[in-house]
Amino acid sequence: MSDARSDLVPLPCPDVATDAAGTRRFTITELAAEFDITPRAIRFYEDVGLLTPERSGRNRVYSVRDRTRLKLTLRGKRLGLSLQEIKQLVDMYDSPSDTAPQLQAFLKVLADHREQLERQGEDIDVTLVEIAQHEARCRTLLGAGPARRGSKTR
Amino acid sequence: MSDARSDLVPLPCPDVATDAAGTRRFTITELAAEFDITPRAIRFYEDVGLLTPERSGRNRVYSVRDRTRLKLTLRGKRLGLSLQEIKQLVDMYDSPSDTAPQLQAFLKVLADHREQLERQGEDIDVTLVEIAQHEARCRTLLGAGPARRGSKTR
DNA sequence: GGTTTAATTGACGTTTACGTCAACGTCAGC
DNA sequence: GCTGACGTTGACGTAAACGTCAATTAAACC
Repeated sequence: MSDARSDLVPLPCPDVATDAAGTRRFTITELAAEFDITPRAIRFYEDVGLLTPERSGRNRVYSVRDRTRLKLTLRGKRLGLSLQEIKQLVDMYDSPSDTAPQLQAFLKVLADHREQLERQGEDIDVTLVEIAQHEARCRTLLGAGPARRGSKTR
Repeated sequence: MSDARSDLVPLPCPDVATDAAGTRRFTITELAAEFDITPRAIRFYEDVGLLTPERSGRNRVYSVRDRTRLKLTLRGKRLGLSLQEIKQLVDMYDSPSDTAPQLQAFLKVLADHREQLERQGEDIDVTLVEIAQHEARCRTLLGAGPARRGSKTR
C-alpha cells in the first residue's frame, strides 16, 4: 500500500504494465492495493458509471484517467458525498462543456458545491475547537488526578 | 424554520413550553421544524440512543440537553460521521469520565477524531482550489465565447 | 360531543454502498 | 496436466438511515 497520497503515477519501472504506446495501465488489484479498497468496490464504481476501463479480453484495464477519477471518487467519499454526487462533479470535471448554458450550469454546480464545502469547513473548525477544549479538560483532570506515574510534565 | 444556526435557545416568550421549574422544553415537531428534519428521524435518533427525552404521558418532551445533542448529531452527519460514531463522541462529551483509564481512552478518541477532521480539512482545501480553477476556466470560456449578451465585464 | 390536529407505536419498504459467496475462465510455473 | 493466483459474472445478503404507511390515542377547538 503506497497510501496513494501523492499525485504521481507510479514510475515506469522495468516490468510495469503499459500499452503499445507506452501509456501506463493498471489492473484492478493494483488499484485496489494502492487505494486500500476491494476490487468489488472498484467494480461497483464502474456500475455506477464512475469508471470505464477498457478490456483486455475479459479483464479490466485501467488508464491514468480512470485512476484519477478513482482518486477523486475516494476523496469525495471522505467528504461525505454520495457516489451520484461525485459522478455529477467528476463528469463535469473532465468532459469539457462548451455551450454557454452548459457552462452556466457547471458554474451553478460548482458554486453549490463550494458553498457546501465552506459550510463543512466551518463545522470542522468549530468541532476542532471543541475537541481542543475537551482535551484540555481531560489533561487537567489527569494532572490533578490520582498518583500519576511517569508523568512527564510537558 | 429559524435555520438553527445559532446556539441560542429560543427565548422564553409568553406561551412557550417550560416545565414547573421554568426550564425550556421542546416538542418533537418544534425540533423537527427548527432543524428541518422529520419527527421520524428524531425518533430514530432516540432508538439509536442519541436522544433520551422524557415523557409527558405518551408524548416525548425534549430538554435543552436533548436539543444540544441533536444539533451535534446533525453537525456530525454533515461531516459524514455515522450515527454510531456520533453517539460515541457525544456520549463522551457530556457524561464526564473521571477515572484515568477513561480519560486516556477519551483522549485517544479525540485524537483520532481530530486527525480525521484535519485530513478532511485538507481534502476540502484541495477541492476548493480545484473548484476555483474550474470556475476560472468556465468564465474564460464564457468570455471568449459566442456573442455575449449583457456582459458586464466584471 | 364530534372533529380536526398532533403524537404515538408497530411494521414493512427503500436506497446506498458495498460484502460475500458460487461457479467459472485463464495463464504462469512446476 | 495440474495447481494456484488472479480475474470474471451473477446473485443474494447486509448495515445504515430513515420513509411510509396503518392503526390508535389524546388533547383541543367549536
